[in-house]
Amino acid sequence: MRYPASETAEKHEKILKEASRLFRERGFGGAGVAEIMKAAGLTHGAFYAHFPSKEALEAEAVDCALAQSDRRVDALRAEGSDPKRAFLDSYLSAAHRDHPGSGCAIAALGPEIARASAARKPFTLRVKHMIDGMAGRFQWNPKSAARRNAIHLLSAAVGALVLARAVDDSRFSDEILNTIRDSLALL
Amino acid sequence: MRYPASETAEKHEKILKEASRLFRERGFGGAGVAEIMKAAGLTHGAFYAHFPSKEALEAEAVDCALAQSDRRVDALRAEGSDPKRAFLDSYLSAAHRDHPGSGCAIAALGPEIARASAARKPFTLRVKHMIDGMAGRFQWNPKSAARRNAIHLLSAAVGALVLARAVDDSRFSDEILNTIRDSLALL
DNA sequence: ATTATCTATAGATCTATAGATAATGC
DNA sequence: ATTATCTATAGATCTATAGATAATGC
Repeated sequence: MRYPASETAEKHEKILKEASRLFRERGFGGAGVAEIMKAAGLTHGAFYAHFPSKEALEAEAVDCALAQSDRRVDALRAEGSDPKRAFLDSYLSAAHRDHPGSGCAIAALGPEIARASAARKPFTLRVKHMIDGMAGRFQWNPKSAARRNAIHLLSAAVGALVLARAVDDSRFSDEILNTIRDSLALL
Repeated sequence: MRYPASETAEKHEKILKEASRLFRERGFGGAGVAEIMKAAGLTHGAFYAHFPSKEALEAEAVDCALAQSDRRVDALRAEGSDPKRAFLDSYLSAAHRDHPGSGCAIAALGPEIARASAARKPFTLRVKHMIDGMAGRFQWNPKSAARRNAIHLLSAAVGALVLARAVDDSRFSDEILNTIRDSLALL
């Protein structure tokens, strides 16, 4: 049955949001089309009216998740006096570690994105934009090191989150997060 | 048919090596039991005489890959005058980025290991041992910062490799590797 | 007698499509 | 008339098991 265009757009967004969450929680392979559509309140057959393939959904879901991360980094500037510190406190928190579904797609899906051809292009654009944003908005000393340090900050934060999640020892996991948070605050 | 015990052990090792390579290249879900056994020169039915389940193989394959990484870090000490620099040059090389199958399992499988329960325990032990090894064998200034800096070095190196592989722009990918290599050499 | 191997297949799951249906928009 | 939706299923793939086979090791 044909639905109003506004409802169709809303459903498209809903599918995208649920996919973005489920992919980050379980990986691309761990979340099937049927399960994503069920989470969005639809049957799996309807999926192909919204997306040409699962691979296309993966690419859009990664783009959607990173766009949200990008907006968050932007929002930090308005909040406090030290946006870099605010980013580190949030990114390297136990809450972020324990809730990958609403967190950073780089740390949740990085290696899988390297293998998933369709998601690599939007991923690259978003990561570039995120590094530019960090270099421009965070406080760096000296200023000439802004870009270099932004790349360093993002790499170390991503690596620490990946390690903290994979490790099966909560004290060791906390140590990793706290160490990197304090270390990167000095950049 | 029953084979000599030595041959059985060799085949077990061969399955493990091929699994370790294929998992790092394609992820746990991307490499099936049949394909792994074919790469080892056996039929897939024979798999269950060597391993109780695919999940058990995943755990052993991760352990095997990280044991090799650990041995490599150990070997750096004997080689040159600056083992930390040697590690960075090797870990953050284009060759490592372009050949995940023989490279670091943390960067290739990190997020998937966080979801794969069986692989988390051996992973944790190996990562702890690797950090201890780096803290003890690399040159740190001051020495009191050894452990903190070892965690920092590993996190940033893993994150940079994940980013460099996922990004769809070879110049940007090279920039990430080179930036982190130079930045971490100063730790 | 034991057991690593092979062939064959059960059972589950996953992507994608086919065909029918029904409500909107022209 | 168009199209988003649903039910049903095709076709592929994947893990795991069953049963037969044949060579070692006691």
